[in-house]
Amino acid sequence: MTIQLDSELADLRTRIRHSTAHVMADVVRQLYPNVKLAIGPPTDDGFYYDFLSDEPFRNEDLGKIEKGMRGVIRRNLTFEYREYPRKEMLQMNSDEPLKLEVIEGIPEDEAISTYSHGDFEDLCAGPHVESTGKIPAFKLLTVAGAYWRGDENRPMLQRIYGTAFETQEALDEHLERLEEAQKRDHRLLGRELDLFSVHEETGPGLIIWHPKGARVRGLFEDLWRREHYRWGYDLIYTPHIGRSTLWETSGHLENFKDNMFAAMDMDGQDYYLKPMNCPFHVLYYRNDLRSYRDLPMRIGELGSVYRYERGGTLHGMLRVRGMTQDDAHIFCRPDQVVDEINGVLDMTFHLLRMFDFTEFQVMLATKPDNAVGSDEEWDLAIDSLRSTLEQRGLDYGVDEGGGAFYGPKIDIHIKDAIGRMWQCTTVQFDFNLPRRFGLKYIGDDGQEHMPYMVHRVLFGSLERFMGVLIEHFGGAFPTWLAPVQALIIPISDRHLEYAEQVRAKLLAADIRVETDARSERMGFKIREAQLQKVPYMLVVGDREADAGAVGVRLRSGEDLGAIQVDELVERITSESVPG
RNA sequence: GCCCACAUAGCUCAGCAGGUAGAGCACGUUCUUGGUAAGAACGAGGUCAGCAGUUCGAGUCUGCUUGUGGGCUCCA
Repeated sequence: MTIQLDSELADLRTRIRHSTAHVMADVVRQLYPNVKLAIGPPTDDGFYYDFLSDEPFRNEDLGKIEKGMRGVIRRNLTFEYREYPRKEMLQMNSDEPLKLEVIEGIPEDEAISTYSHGDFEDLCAGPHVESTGKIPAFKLLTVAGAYWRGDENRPMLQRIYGTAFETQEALDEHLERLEEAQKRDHRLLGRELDLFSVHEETGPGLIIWHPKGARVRGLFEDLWRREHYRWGYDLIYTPHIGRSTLWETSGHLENFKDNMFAAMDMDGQDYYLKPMNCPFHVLYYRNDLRSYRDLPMRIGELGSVYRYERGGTLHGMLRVRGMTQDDAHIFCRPDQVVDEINGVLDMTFHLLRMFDFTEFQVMLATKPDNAVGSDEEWDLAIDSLRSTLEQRGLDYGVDEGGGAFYGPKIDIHIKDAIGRMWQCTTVQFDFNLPRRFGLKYIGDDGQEHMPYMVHRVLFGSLERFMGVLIEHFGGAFPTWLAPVQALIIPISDRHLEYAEQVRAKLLAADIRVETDARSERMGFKIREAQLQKVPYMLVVGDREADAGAVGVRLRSGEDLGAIQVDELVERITSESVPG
């Protein structure tokens, strides 16, 4: 029943948005007659329309366009459907080069149709609402550039984004969600909570973790190490640079060079900053003769890598050039690979749930254009990944051509508190490196065999994971992750001594505690602690000092009153367990 | 990398039409010792992102560079 309603609503929104896109194109054409039309589809959150225009739109133009759109909506023009013979359609659009290209892409046996309202007629399969008056609420949001057909070698078009809803309330709600997302922006919170910074002097995409951010990172790093030992991994450390010969052998210079920082020439040898950890892990594997009895070998490392990402793609902590991956490589026998992938998936869900992520989207990425390895190998690897997913009964999507150059992969996207998806985990099959490095193990038949290799990261990179965590929790980290768990707030200077006693007790219990010893009013200190989203505010004054207690206020605003220090230690300690 | 926009004090932002900088918060000093979201006074802080150019004169106009934001493409 609900599902039915949901899909009906989704369908209605699609029609409203698609119709709004038409109305927008209509008005844009009236205002800017030289503009050529591209396409204008609805999206998950709204719609856009792409235009080929000599002059770019400005944000200031949006008001004018919106105004024109309101006029069209008020006139309540009917959307009319028509079909045309291909030839006539091409003729009608002789002045619209991009439309012609779209028409030529429509299969011969398919009907070619338009929807029109008033004087505006647009190539379109629909569906639409009945008339422009059935667009209850819309708003234009931003202008942006977008490549025609998403191809960076083709002209850059001007895109206008907007959204539309079935009611004004639903639109307002959506706009509020956008505002809420802005408040949670990790770049904003990163500054406000003093977690990290980026500097022009260091270069873009390079993060400086401040003490509080480092504290949080340390907490999930500790958890990560503990869990990896528990799940049968061994951890190693490897260098940040390696000789060109290493990257030649691995194939990175051949297939990944565009993403690597330029070579450093030392003593006539080229060294490269590592963009991945795998070659080093492979060298560790190859350091000894391995037996089938040694497998699987799970080798992990919090490895810092550097990748030259294109300037326009960088974004706070979520897309950077220097990152630490929670990397691991599993070397195993062919008969172990399904179990190993299963184990990785188990561990992933286990770990991510500890961070309050409960919804996931799984993608299977297949062979890309620049792939190494034969079709047979790829098919085999993809099949083993697919059957693993299917045996687990996981819903998954397929990202055709989205695999790494060395093998197919499973990506897991996690859904944060306000419904956005982030790719963190990736499990990648690799039949490139074992061959290139000549990896082997001695089987129970006494013969040499080539091991299978699986790359995987769970958090992805610590930078991105941190960014996602900040946004997921809106900066209000759960007690176990909070950089400062408790802030002692002495009411006046004469309570500093008692505050120090309390602090010492909490510190002794490994509680992350600080004292606000400034001679400010309590209200002021509480306000700041509140803005810093500290889980526990501990007010100490005469009453508390006399009673050996602290006045506990939570960041929710709840006042727990006086609590004995020992009791509080117990409470915070019990909340300090991960998950 | 591409399209558009933006760059003024540590942060958030004013700065009218070119005439050589301003607020709030933060910071420092002093006063205040206050019971659950901002006590007061005073003070210090800026080569207006950088480099060229136009002009008698540039924070303001132009160009380039760097960085940032929204997208596209790409990705952990």
